Amino acid sequence: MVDEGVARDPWSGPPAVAPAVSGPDDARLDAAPAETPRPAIDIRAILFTVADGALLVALGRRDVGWGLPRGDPSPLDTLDASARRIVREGTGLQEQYLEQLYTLSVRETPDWTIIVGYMALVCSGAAPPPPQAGTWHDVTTLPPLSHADQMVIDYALVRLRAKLGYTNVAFHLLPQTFTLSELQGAYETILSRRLDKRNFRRRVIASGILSPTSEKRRDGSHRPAVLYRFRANEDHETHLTPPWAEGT
Amino acid sequence: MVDEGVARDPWSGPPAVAPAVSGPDDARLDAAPAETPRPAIDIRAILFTVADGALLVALGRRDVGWGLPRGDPSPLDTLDASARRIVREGTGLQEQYLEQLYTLSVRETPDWTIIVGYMALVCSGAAPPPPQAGTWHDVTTLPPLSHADQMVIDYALVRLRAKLGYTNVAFHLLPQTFTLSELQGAYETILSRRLDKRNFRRRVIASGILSPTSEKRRDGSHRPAVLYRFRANEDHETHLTPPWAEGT
DNA sequence: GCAAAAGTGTTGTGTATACACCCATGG
DNA sequence: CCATGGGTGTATACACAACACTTTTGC
Repeated sequence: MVDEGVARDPWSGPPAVAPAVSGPDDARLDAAPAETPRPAIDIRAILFTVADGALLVALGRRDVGWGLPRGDPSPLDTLDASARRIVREGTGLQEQYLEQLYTLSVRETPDWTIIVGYMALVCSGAAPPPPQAGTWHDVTTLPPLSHADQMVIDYALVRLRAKLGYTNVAFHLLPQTFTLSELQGAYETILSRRLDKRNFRRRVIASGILSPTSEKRRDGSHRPAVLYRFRANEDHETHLTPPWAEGT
Repeated sequence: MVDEGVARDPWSGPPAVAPAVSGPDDARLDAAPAETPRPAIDIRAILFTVADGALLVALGRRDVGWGLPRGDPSPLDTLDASARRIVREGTGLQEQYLEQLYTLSVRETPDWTIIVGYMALVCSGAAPPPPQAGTWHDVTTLPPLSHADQMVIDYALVRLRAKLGYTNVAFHLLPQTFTLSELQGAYETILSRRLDKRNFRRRVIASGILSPTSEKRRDGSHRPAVLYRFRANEDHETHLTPPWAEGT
């Protein structure tokens, strides 16, 4: 374990300020040996979408190979807002759903970096136009990525799959109106296993989060499917997302 | 929404480095107006324990009022390791369980700070010696706290209560051996509602995570209770905690 | 009329809940 | 012998999984 010369009294007042920015009123740290520099903060976002049976991830070209969209947080915004901006800038896509994943400390470049991972979902309707300067990659056949990017993706997959079970996240991957088969297809794609049609429909109807529209989709030589809409009411994502709106 | 003058290309290579530390090879940002300084990083830990029917939180005296234990991350450690160190330094307690909660960006002091929230559990046996320079506070009657501290606590409570349902976290709040009534008491304290004794015992026994010891606890004029031990085997915390060990 | 996807019910099995009494001990 | 908490079983409701056929349409 590292020596604790850099530690600050855990019960002390406002956090100490690193030398580059610290004012002169910061007496506690004068004697600290080789004062710790502040790390860089890096928001990384993983964007998921589904398209014809595949779960896709947005990756952009990097100096070497590929990588997740990333960017710096803005001091005036919440982290969530910064993440939203990064998604928008990096992909031109308006995400439907955004969730903070995990924060980790890495040294992948010579510099010390704190990475805040975010997961975003965009609906498959908006997906076909691939993100500017980037491309959609099938999550099952990703190019080699940095260790940190890989960790963010692995974790996002675990979280996304788990959340399918007890939330309605999947709706954020679909366009405004959709058929029940499309919804089931999204579930099956993400979980990579087949689901029973009748049980699936019963559950999702019983949950009451869908309202049927009067329209139908006729897209082949078969019976047309009723289009449903997601009842935007209260989107019980609650579980893992903080109950408060992040803010200052 | 903030203007995007400070933004960096989300598809670019390694993260840009703030001026204080940046090398000369960082051409992309030369023209950026009023380059953003790096925020301070602040780890905040909420420590829970249970003692005679109350859920307690460790708070320390601060310049004004009370606050959660806090500290800087160390560049050489994972965030988890830094959080562990902060808990240890601030309270003298060896936590049994540590979990990252959420990261947020605040401006509670004039400085811009990124707060990484952690939750730690310590067993009620170790609790009575109150943390050095701090005190245990009943979670239902906390003193006024900073907005950020309050958010961390609120979120930790939600997470802790939710996790009681599908993990074994509660065991980390109890000493090595304990009676089923003590375990049930911990659940009831955290959830603040009564549970059915028979159903509780059936569930917890059926789950197979307890092994009875040969000892009994006789602590009153009534039948002695069998002491159980937590089978440390595989502690299925899995769900929300990243499957990877955080690292560089 | 046939291919192709939409739509629809029942049954069994396991899991969670509600509920009340006897047991062992110390004083 | 009595007060105190430890310990036990059953009946019911509900959630979930397995399973196959009819309907509507385009060609």
